[in-house]
Amino acid sequence: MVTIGDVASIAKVSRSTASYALSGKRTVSDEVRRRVEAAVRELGYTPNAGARALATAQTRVIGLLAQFLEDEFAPAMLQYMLGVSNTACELGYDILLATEEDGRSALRRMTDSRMVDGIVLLNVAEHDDRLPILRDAPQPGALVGLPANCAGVDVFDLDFEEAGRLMVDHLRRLGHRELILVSQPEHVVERGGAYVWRLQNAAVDAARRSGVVLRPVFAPSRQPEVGRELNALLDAHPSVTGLLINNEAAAAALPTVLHERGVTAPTDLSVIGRYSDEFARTFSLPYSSIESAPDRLGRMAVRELVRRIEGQVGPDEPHVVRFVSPELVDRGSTATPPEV
Amino acid sequence: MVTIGDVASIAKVSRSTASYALSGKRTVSDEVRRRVEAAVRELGYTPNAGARALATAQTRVIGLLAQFLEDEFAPAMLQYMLGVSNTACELGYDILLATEEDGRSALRRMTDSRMVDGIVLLNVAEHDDRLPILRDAPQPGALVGLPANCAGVDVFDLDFEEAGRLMVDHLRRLGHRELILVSQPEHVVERGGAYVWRLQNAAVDAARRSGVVLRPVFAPSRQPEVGRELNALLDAHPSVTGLLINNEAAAAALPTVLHERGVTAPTDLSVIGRYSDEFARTFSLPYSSIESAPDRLGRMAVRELVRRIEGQVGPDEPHVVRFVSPELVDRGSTATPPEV
DNA sequence: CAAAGACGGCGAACCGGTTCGTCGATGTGC
DNA sequence: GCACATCGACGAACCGGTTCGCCGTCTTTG
Repeated sequence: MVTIGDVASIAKVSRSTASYALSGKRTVSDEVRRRVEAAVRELGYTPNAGARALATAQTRVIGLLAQFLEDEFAPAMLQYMLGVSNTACELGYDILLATEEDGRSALRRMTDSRMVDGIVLLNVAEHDDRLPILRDAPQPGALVGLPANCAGVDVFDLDFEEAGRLMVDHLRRLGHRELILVSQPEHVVERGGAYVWRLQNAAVDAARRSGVVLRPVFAPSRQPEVGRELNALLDAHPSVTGLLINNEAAAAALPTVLHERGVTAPTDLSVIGRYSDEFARTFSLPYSSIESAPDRLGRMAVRELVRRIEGQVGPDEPHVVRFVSPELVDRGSTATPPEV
Repeated sequence: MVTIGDVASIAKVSRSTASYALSGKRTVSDEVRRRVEAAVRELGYTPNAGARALATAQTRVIGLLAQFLEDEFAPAMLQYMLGVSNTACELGYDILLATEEDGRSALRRMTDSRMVDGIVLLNVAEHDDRLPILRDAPQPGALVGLPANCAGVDVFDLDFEEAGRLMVDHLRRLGHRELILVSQPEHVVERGGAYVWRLQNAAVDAARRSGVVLRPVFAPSRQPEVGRELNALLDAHPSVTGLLINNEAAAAALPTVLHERGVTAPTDLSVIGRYSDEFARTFSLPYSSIESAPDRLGRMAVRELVRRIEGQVGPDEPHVVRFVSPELVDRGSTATPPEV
C-alpha cells in the first residue's frame, strides 16, 4: 500500500508538505508541487478513505435507504435510486446502499458508525419509523416522500393533490361526467402511503366541485388479480367514460384488459395514468400520464443534502419542503367521450 | 461523538482493555466485561467505521458495480442487485453502489482508496474493460457473467448453452419441427454480451443434430419496435410452431402481439422464454420459461466473495467458475404442435 | 539598516480504533 | 518456600491521513 509518506519521501518533502501540496490549503512553491505531483503519478498514490475520514470527519459517502416492500412496484423504486446515485456521483459522493427489511437498524448502523455524511430515505411513509432515528443522528437527511412531521429534514415529493386535480379537470374539460380512479391497494395506505390519499382526496374534491361523478377504488398491485379487478370495474360501470390510474400494476395490465374487451383509447374510453416517462417506455404504455419524476426527485434530494453537508446552508436555516408540480405528458389517450 | 476512550473511562479500565472486552480477542474478567458492556449501553457507543478500517485494514463493505446500459432491461438488473445487497447484509457487509457510466473509474476509486474489501461486477461482458483493473486490485472480485478470461476472479453465470439445448429439446420432444429463436439486439452481442451467442449457438447445434429447423433472429429491445418485429416474423414464417424468447422486451410484448393476431398459446403456438420468475410475475407473463435466477447468482457471488475476503479460502487456491443449471418453469405454454 | 511581514517548509499532535509487549498479582508444582 | 506458569490489565505504538504552531529565509518598509 502506497501512503502519503511514500509520496513525501520520493518528492523529498515532509508528509505535511505533501498533504498541503495536494489539498492546496496552504501555499506551496511551484517546484515542490511539481515534485509531489510527479511522485503521486509515479507511485499511483490514492489517499486511504478510512484514514481521511478519520482525520477530516467526512466520508464523502451518502447513505441510501430503499425498501422493496411487498405490493410496491420494484421497477419504479429503481428510478428513484438511479436519480440519487447518479447525482451523488456527479457531486463527488459515493452511495452506501441498504435494501434490507429493517430500515431502522440499517440507518442506525450507518449514522452511528459515521460511515456516511448524510442520508437519503426513499419511499417515506406518513409515520415513518426511520424518521426519529434520522432526527437524532448528527448527519443531515433528505426524504423522498412526505411524512406527517417534516422537522429536521429536507423533504421532496410530487404534489399529489395537484396531480389529482389535474387528472380530473383535464377529463372534465373534455366533457367527461363519470370517472373511475384506480388507486393502490388499501394496505399501501394503511402502511402509511399517504400519497394515495392525497391524490384521491384532491380528485374527489375537484370532481364534487365540478359535478363530476368520481368512483375511487383500491385495486390490487399484482397480476393477475388487478386485471380481473379492472374487468369487474368496467363491467359494473358501463357509463364510465374515463379512467384515472394511480397504480403502476394496473397501468401495466390495462392494455391487455382493454384489448380483450375490444375497447380502444381514447375512442371508447379516456385514460390518464400517474407514472414516470421511463416507466411508460419500459412497459410501452400508450396512455397520457402525470409524470411522477422519480429521477428528478432523487436528484433534488441529493442536491439539497450535499448543500447541507458542505455547510452551504447553515444548521439553523429552516429545512426545505418542496413539491414538484405534476405535468401531464400527452400520449393521446384522452378525448371527448363517445356519444351515448 | 462517543469513543472507546469514553467507554473505558466510564468502565474504569484502559482503552485497550475496553477493546479486548468488546472483541473477545483476549480473555477479560467477567467483572470488567460487565462494566464495559454497561458503559457501552449507557453511552450508546458504536465504533467509528473509519478508525476501525484504518486499524484493521478491513471495511466490511463490498463494492457493487452495476451499469444500466441503453437497450438492456433495467428491471432485470435490479434483481441481481437485490440478490447481492440482501446477501451482503446477511453476512454483515454493507454495499457501496456505483451505477455510473464509467465503471472503470468507479472501480478504481473504490479499490485504490480501500473503501471496500471486495468487488462484485454485474453484467460482465466478454472483454470487459473493468476486468484488468479488478485483477490489479488487492481486493478479491466476483463476477456475474462470463468473460473470455476468468483468471483471478470468481465467476458465476447461468449455463446458457444448456439453456439453449433445453429449450430446443423440450419442443422437439413435443413434436415441433420449426422454431424461431428471438435473441437480444445484435449490438448487445457486439458490446460483448456473449451470453446471447452462447444460448443461440447451443440451440442451433441442438436443432441441427435433431433435424429441427431453427431460425435465430436478433430483435429490438424497445417497444414498439419489438412488437412490430414479432408480428413480421410470424407473418413471414406461418409454418413455425414454437417460439423461443431470449429477450426480455420481446417476452413482455408477446401477450399483446399474440392477442392481436388471435393466436393463443399453447394451442396455436408453443412459447418458452428465458427470464426470472420475479420478472414473469411482475409482467404477468404466462409462458413457461428457463429461470435465469438473478437473485441466486447474486447470492452465490457474494457468498464466495466473502469467503475469499475472510480468508476461508487461501489466496493460492484456484478461483471458481460456476454455472447455474437452467430449470424449466412450466407455465403451460407448450404442447404438441397443431395438426397442419 | 533594522524591524516587520510574507512565504515556504517542517515537526508534532490528533482523529479513534486495534494489537503487541510487558508486568504485577495470583495460583501451581516440586 | 521458591521457581514458574497463568491470568488480567495496562501503556505505547501503529494504521494513514490532516492541521496547527513554529521557525528560518527572503522581501518589504519606515
